[in-house]
Amino acid sequence: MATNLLQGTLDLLILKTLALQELHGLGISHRIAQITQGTFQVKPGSLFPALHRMEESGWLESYWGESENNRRAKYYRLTVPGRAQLATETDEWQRISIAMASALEST
Amino acid sequence: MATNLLQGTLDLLILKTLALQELHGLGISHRIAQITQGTFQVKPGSLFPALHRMEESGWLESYWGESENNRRAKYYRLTVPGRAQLATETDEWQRISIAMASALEST
DNA sequence: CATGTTCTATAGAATCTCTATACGAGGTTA
DNA sequence: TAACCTCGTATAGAGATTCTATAGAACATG
Repeated sequence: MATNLLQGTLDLLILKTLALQELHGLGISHRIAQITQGTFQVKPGSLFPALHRMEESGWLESYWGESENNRRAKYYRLTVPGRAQLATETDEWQRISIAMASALEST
Repeated sequence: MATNLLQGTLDLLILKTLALQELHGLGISHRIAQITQGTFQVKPGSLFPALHRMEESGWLESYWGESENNRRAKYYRLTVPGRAQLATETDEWQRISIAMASALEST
């Protein structure tokens, strides 16, 4: 099933997604499924609280617009602190990833 | 600082550590720091609840023994279901790790 | 015996993510 | 216009994990 995220990876995925392109909420969710090849499927109940939290933190900013399907949609964009946060969390992920690989290989 | 884990990785690290060697609580913690090259430093307040939870789940079993320093210490050992769990969680980690790498590389 | 170290343990708070549900707006079809 | 579906946002409530802080017992050492 693998639909569940590791706690802490959601923010990084959202930051990365928005670094590539401004998107509205559900658009972010679709894009995450795409760039992780379906491994992560972010549900609305996880996504929106995360977006609000991250906007609160100043990493994102939002504006109302219109979606491809002519619906009212809130678009999100990375701020400058958001880009810095992306860099920080990417580094941290690399460190963790290397450490885990090293641990799992040990005999 | 990097002392904080991603939620969900602690169980895997404990399982892996005990697959190599039976150890008591603090011994596990030291060994995790070792095999992750200091990246993860598991504090008692995280470790003991995790050990109790995992024993409850049947992945570990424990017995009282004596530590290298002549202290009363509770040793933990992997059960058969524990080994299966280690395999499962290792696979899951690989999948997640690959998906994240793919996401972080996308442009 | 006073102090420090080792080892286990718990309470309480904080943080995330999930399930489930709701609601509004636009489009489609009968 | 009614019924219905889809898109998009939103929140409540639950569940799980980890952290900080604290405690206490046992042993060692000066």
